[in-house]
Amino acid sequence: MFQPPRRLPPSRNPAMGPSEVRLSADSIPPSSTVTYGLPNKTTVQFAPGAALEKKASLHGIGEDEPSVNSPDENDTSSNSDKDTEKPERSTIRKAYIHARNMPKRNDEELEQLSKESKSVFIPLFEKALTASDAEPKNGRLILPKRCAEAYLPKVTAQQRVPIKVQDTRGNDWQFYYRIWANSNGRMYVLEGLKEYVNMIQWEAGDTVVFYRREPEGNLVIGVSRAQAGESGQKSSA
DNA sequence: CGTTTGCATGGCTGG
DNA sequence: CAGCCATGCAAACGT
Repeated sequence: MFQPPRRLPPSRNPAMGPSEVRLSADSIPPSSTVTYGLPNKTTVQFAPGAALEKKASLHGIGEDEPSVNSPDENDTSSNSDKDTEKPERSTIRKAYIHARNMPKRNDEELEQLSKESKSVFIPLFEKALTASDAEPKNGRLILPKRCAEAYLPKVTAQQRVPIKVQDTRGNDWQFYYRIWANSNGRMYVLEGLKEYVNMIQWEAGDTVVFYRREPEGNLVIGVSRAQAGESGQKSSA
């Protein structure tokens, strides 16, 4: 029922392949390829240290970041009354990523992939996995609000936006991004991770990191195992 | 009956 | 005090 992960060609695919995914969903206007994060391709090599220093501008959502959202997708106004979206879509989007979600891990697999390919991977954000996130049975990942709003496409409460995500091993996955209506706002969820979780076997306390691959603009997911001294919850008995 | 999906509640943190 | 987010649960489905 679910397509198995496909190995990507060892090299690059600069041009959109036949089955290339444009993270755009049916709701996202084909105006342009949806890009995750920065619009201007900063030539940021995968340098954990360097990235850390200039993370502020790297994730510069506070700059002129149009984010991944469509120019001004506001079809949500249909029935979302409590949609407290900020009207500042053409201006500065003050979506500051919480320090906790600032990418700071080093991913060996990603480095490997980075070397083998000609792509550049820009760390976007990370999150320490909770028990719920890690649970393979759930196959869903709760995304920090600001991260989701900053780097993922705009989605309404009724939509399930298919998101093509590549893992650090070169596999392609089809995830789904959606919002859970909540009494006190909403929650951002990435679904369809079951297979991925089964394969990667992450645990609560591990950290999942999202990157943007350039120049393709694809989302890349990686996992950093929890280490001693990490501040995170682990369910290890 | 086992799973899956979506939601509501409560704890906790930040402002 | 407001809001984010972790988790538990019930309805809806599938086998």
